[in-house]
Amino acid sequence: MSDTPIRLLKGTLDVLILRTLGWGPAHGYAISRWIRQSSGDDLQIEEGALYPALRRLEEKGWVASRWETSESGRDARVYVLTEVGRRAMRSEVAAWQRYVAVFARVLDARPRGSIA
Amino acid sequence: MSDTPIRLLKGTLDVLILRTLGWGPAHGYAISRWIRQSSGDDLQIEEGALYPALRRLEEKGWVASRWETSESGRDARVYVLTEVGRRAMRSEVAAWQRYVAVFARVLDARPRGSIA
DNA sequence: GCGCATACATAAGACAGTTATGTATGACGC
DNA sequence: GCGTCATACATAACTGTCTTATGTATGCGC
Repeated sequence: MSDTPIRLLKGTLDVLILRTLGWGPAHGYAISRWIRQSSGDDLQIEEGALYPALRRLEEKGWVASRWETSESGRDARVYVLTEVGRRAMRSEVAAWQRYVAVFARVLDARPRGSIA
Repeated sequence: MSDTPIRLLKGTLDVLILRTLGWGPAHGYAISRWIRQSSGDDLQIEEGALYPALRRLEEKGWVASRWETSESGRDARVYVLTEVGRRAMRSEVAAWQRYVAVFARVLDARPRGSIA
């Protein structure tokens, strides 16, 4: 879709991960792939952002992880949303939508007269 | 509108300032007040974020500033959008809207089958 | 065997917020 | 005149989350 990859705004990655894990357990690489694909290749999640983010979410108790070996014999750390995490996902998505709405208010507002 | 003030996402303040200055020259305090009011009191711009941001924008050549004394006798540094700044405003607003759209794609995407 | 996609991890650095603090003046009530 | 509030600017210290760079290792196809 895009020419230059979009840079993530700081603080916006967690909600993407939570939403992704809301569809079911996944390992890091699969989360990254899903975000990239579902964004139409506009968002590329760097590993340096992804893995620390997953750690943070685990420390908060929003996700849990376990090592698993796939049928093909590859090891991967699989993440699952906890119950708390599922609630957090809903509230984080709502918070994002509020943020977008507030921004729209400011960007669409028209002053009567001068600002200053 | 809200109980707890919304925390600004890093990297999102500049476009608010640019959009505000797009309505005409204003000093820092007035910019802050306009953003707060037009957001319905949801966004409170901290001085510690505002003034460094205005410096950055000036260094980029997107705004210019001059000291002025109002009729009431108060000094204030008044900022104006440059021509480059006006183009930047449009492109930054568009970039924000693209970001919102990309996010919506990910948040609304539904997998067929499992992610992993 | 080689290259590529897969899979994880972490260190160093940048950047832009928050928090706290400081200065100073005008307006208003008492 | 004095206290208090809104106005107006500024900066230092801190924090968190991203980018960039680097490293390890394995499965699969050719």
